[in-house]
Amino acid sequence: MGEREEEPPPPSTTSFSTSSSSSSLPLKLTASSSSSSSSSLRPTITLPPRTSIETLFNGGGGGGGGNSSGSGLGLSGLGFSPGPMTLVSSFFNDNDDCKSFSQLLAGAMTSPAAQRPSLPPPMAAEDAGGGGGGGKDDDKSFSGGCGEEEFRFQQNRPTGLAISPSSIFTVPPGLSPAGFLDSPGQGPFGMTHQQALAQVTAQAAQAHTHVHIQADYSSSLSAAPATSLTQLPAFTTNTTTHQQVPPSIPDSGVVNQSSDFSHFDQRSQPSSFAVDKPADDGYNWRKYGQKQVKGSEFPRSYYKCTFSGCPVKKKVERSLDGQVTEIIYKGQHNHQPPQKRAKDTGNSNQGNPDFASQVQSGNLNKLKEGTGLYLMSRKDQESSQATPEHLSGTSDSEEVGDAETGVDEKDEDEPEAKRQSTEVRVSEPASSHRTVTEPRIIVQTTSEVDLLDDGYRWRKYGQKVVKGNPYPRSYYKCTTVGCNVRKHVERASSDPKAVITTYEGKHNHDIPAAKTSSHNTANSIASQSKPDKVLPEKHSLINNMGLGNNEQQPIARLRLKEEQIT
DNA sequence: CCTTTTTGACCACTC
DNA sequence: AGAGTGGTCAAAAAG
Repeated sequence: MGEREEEPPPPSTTSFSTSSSSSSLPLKLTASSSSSSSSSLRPTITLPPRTSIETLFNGGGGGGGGNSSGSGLGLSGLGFSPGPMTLVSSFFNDNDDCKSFSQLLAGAMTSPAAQRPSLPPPMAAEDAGGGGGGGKDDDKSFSGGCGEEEFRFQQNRPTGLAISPSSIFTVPPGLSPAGFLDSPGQGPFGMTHQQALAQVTAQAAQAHTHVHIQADYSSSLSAAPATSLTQLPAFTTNTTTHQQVPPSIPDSGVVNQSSDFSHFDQRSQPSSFAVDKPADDGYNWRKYGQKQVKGSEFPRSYYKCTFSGCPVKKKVERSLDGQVTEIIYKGQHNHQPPQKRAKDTGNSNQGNPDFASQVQSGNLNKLKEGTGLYLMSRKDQESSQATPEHLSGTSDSEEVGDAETGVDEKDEDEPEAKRQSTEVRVSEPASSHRTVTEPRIIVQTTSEVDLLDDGYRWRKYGQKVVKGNPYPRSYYKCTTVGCNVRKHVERASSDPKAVITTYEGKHNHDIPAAKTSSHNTANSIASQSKPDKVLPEKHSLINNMGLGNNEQQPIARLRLKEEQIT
């Protein structure tokens, strides 16, 4: 066991992000499907490194429950409103930069601005199906319905109060950003990408919060059954704001963060996480194995749902410091999440479940109100919580419906095969350790021009009309000698205003001083500015020009990864 | 004493 | 067929 390994293969990811200047809590949800299991598609949610979370939420403790540790994150509002650069940096540093979903939420909640009406319908409960209970315990994620889905939640950085509403979805390699946006079809989370995007952006805009969500899911997103929630562990009693214990993120909700988030002093933040135990996702888990997995730097722990007869399992990878780097849910819960006691959540009653449900439902508001932030990334089951899915637009998760109704609406629609195969993965990349290779799509409010201006110099070398998209994609190369970074810029077919920028490779140089520009800069910077952190892979940025008109408003970033497994 | 975690070993699958 | 890897089992240990 024990060997560490290298970074996981870089899945391509697309992220949608909208960022507004003002706030910035970036949460990342990534749903990615990893190739690991063969036929299954796996949406994954990646949580950003704990670091951020931890720092943000130092708090209370934890929880503990059962097998998994519950970690709730409460985000108290910190207020910080990063400038564009900040946002960017935070965003793009995958690990560091990206804030966890919970963090983002927290930020949103805390920040006044954040308090806004709940997410748009799509995000809302409808999709979610009612969230069920949220996960509580260990994991951040909830497994949802399909057999194997993985949801990853990455939490990157907690930011302060101010959240820039940007959500990043990372789309697995299989998905093209364009498709993501364009396709009317549903995304892994059950809602269409557009819907998801719209929701996210809308929320972000309204809330001014910055949510960064990364979701990875396999290409066949549609099938992604499970949903997962991740919550940030919150626990601290103290605090300030409202902290609630989130349902739980896989282990750690805690995240260490490192970086960034500039302004945000994580330490100051109230919440704390349990390191060892997986985040509380509302379910009780029993650990039955641990192993060092090749290809992963960190040991993987295997958990089973303790509910009798429940086939759900989850795999949690943690870094040495206890941060959860990845959570994978497999199977669907055939029961609702056990009620949890306040202690877990930190606050009251319901703790996580509510959180999860809220999140799923898209009621960020509630979350805010309630307390702190939660990250939800649940995948499987329960989903109810499946927030991520909804966000991402994928759907599939049976679990989502399960939580409350026990039945997954979407499941019916989708082929079982997919469902079963799907796994939800929630992961938090260790901030420092991992580099993100996934392409991101960020939805921004900036103009297309701005997109192009990300601080680097680009030379257009091609243009192509992509199937399904009336608008051509343009191809650019970084003009810096020796730098092989390329980016593709396209408009979403569905929304001409939305621009998807996909970055490939990472810059081996700094941003040319001359160029720094406003809005976009931030975005691009985020993705690219930190070469170190930035994975060599592809990053996609989607800018939604419509949102902000030139103003960059923080929006949530959703990051979805899709991996297709065949 | 019960529950949960740890950990080495075993089994299955893939290349 | 063998090696490598992932997943699970189950005894032992810990709480």
